Amino acid sequence: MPRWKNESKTSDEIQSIKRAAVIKQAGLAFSKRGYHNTSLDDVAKMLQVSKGTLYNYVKDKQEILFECHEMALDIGDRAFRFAKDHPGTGAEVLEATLYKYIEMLTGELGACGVLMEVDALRPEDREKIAKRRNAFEKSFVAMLQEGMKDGSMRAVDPKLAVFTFMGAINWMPRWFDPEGRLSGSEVARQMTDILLTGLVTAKPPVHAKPASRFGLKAGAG
Amino acid sequence: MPRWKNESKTSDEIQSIKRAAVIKQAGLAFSKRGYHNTSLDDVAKMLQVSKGTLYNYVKDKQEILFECHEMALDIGDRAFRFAKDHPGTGAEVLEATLYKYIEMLTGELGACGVLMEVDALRPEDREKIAKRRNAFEKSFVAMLQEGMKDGSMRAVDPKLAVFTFMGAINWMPRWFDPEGRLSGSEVARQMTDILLTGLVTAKPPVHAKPASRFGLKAGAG
Amino acid sequence: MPRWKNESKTSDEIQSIKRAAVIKQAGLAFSKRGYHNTSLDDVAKMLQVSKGTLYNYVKDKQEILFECHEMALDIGDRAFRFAKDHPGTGAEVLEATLYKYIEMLTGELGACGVLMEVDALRPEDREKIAKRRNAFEKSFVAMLQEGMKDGSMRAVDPKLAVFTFMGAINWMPRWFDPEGRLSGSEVARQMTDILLTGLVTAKPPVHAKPASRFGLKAGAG
Amino acid sequence: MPRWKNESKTSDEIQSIKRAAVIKQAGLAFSKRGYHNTSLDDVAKMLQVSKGTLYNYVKDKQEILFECHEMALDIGDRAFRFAKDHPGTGAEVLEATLYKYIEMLTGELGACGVLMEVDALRPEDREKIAKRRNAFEKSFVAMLQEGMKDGSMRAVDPKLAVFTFMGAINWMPRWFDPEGRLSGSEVARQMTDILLTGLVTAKPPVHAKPASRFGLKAGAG
DNA sequence: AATGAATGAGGGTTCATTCAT
DNA sequence: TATGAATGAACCCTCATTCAT
Repeated sequence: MPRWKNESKTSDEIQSIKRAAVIKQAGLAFSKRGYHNTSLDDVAKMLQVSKGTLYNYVKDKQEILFECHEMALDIGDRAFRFAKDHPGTGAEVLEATLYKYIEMLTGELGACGVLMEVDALRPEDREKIAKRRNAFEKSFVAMLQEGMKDGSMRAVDPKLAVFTFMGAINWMPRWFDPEGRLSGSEVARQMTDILLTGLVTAKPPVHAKPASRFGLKAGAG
Repeated sequence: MPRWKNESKTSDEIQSIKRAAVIKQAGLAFSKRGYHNTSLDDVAKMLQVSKGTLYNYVKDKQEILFECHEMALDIGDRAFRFAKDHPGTGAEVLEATLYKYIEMLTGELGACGVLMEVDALRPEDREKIAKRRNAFEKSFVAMLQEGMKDGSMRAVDPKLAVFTFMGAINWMPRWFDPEGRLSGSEVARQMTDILLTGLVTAKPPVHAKPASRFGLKAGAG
Repeated sequence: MPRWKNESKTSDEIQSIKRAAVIKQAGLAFSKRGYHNTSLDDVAKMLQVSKGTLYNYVKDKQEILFECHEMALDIGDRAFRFAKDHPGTGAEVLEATLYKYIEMLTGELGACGVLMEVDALRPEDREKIAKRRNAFEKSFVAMLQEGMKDGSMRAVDPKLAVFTFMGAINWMPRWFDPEGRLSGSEVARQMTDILLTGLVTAKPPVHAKPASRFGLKAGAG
Repeated sequence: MPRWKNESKTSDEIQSIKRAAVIKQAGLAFSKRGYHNTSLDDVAKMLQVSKGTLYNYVKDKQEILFECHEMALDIGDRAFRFAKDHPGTGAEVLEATLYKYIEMLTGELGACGVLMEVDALRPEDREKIAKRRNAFEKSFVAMLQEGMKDGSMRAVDPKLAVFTFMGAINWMPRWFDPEGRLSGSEVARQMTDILLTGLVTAKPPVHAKPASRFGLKAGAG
């Protein structure tokens, strides 16, 4: 007998609860140890279930990976929706989005949500994910551009900036520990701070200190 | 007949050139597609060589991975040495290091140099790499702390900041294209800018400032 | 569906029955054709099972080899225990042991039990096996010496004698046929006879028979 | 440059000298460590020659094995010829043959001469070797029968006896050390003693000694 | 639904063999 | 003839997937 959390639901609900549990647990492991370093046996063991059982809920391992990506992107979408509800300057919106995104990723639902493994996806899935991911990144780019237009952010290569953000975020599962020194919210706050402060005009970051020798000046991006 | 680049060298030199070619090509593939998504057959095909041939130059796939990690860390060391030769405030030194590191990673030698796959290493190798990587990150942390002490940087959680840097950098191989719109140096300059500007105190961010010694021109982003 | 002998047992019992079957079948093949001439595909085919299935029961091919050695040595131990229960002169004890050992090796359990392949063992296993085998041979040597001391055996180089015994026995799997002309017990009886008769005193070995032309003097061992 | 022993010979002679060296060295290694545990690289290294060079002298590894078997059987033939030149009772002739055979096998030429690996031979070679080996064993059997007929040996199953001899002899390469405590001749003498003393009459094998508990009666073979 | 056994494709590795120099 | 690099077949092993119970 497996050790799912039993709750009284219709069988369809149970089905999808279990399916979600599989995907979440797998995603957690995938993000921490990598897709290929995680066997379905590992996942099954974590769920105290036999490997065969997993196949009652998912078609195959690639589907799990696909769903994980979708989940991560769903979280992204939620972050964007959240931002839309809290309008402001481009910088403010971007900040809100990034913060929310990171916070959710560190939260219970999401800790498992970030994946770097794209090549293992089925080609058709890969395309879908790529499309969404591109859209996701484009939305960030648009926010940056908005910020530059409304003067709340200085000019930088927006694509490069987004790649930088994504990299920093994608790396999180490898070091973030929910039980660790910093809570998810704090991580979200500080990472947002680190990533955005340099780009936001409004706050003349610090007193008038001469620019570094490397010509790294705000607005010089 | 394989298609190695032929150059007239002593046989020992040729050996090590070929070995390096194997490692570099493999590393490139590993960083772009992932260690487990790259079979040695793939690598062999890229080198227009049969799979067995690879074994003339490396012991096994894990050794290749190990060497790739070492190469990446060597590059890190070189960045640190470079920084040591160019003293300044904490912020300046950190900036120099980051810039150099990223630039080298995008350069011919290093494009393949960033890897996230640690779990597939042999345990003893994993330990070595972990040790070096920790030292590497600690050096960054130390630079940050130095900067905070000397007032050239504002207070942030230094560990978190370094994780942020590392993530941004580790993600590069997935999007950086040596033939692309931005050269390695430009990427280095802009990423350094994005990552550090927010942390450096005292930039009246902008005015026109003369180019830094690193060819990094203000406003050129 | 595989063709294991089905018997109604608990699943754990079945597991270990199957494991034993794998080891026995493999051991049989190993002793008859050699370890390296027997692929796991061969073994699987004999068991009418696919190769992968074997890995449900054993860790790898080396483990099989190891278990085969252990089995053979276990048989040796049982022979020694048997002998201990039937005391007598050194010669009698040795005779009992050899007889029992050979008989068991030819029996159902043991036919597969004699192996010469030691180099293919994992180093740590090799050491274990070597230790046991040495102890095993030393016990034989001790029996011989006991016999010489109590006068029931004539003096020969005991080590050489034991090597001779071991060689004769180790060669058995190459020619012994359970369905053949001689039963295992008969083989045991006759080999023991051939090997020991010459060493047992009681037969005033030579009388005045002149030493052989080759300097081979009775009793001169 | 290889390190063959150079001697001034015609090129054909040199060829066959080198060929013999290859076979002998390989045979030595094969007997000690086993055919499959010995790579041609190993053999080449022992001869201080590159692997490719071996192929100037032999067609392939299987041919080497074949030649080793032939060599061992040649030695057997020489032992038989030697025996023919020294007539006597069946027991005496057998003793002479065994002694000579063992002695030669331990000698420089022959230490490598005993091989148990038959399955790795090419089928056609295997047949040839099997034929010769059978003839060889039959000659031994004939000697035994001769001895029984002329009363110089007691009755035992002659096939079984020969298998016993062969096993004891085939095992030698695994323990015999030319530099060891016992010389080849001594080993030959003592093994012959151990193996034959019990079979030679002259020693009224039995007296009224009660049969052992195991039904092992002298002369009952 | 859950299980555990069985399967087979995929990939790493070794090594006998070939071949250009 | 000698070499050392290259090759490819063979084999071990893992693991996602299937299936009978």
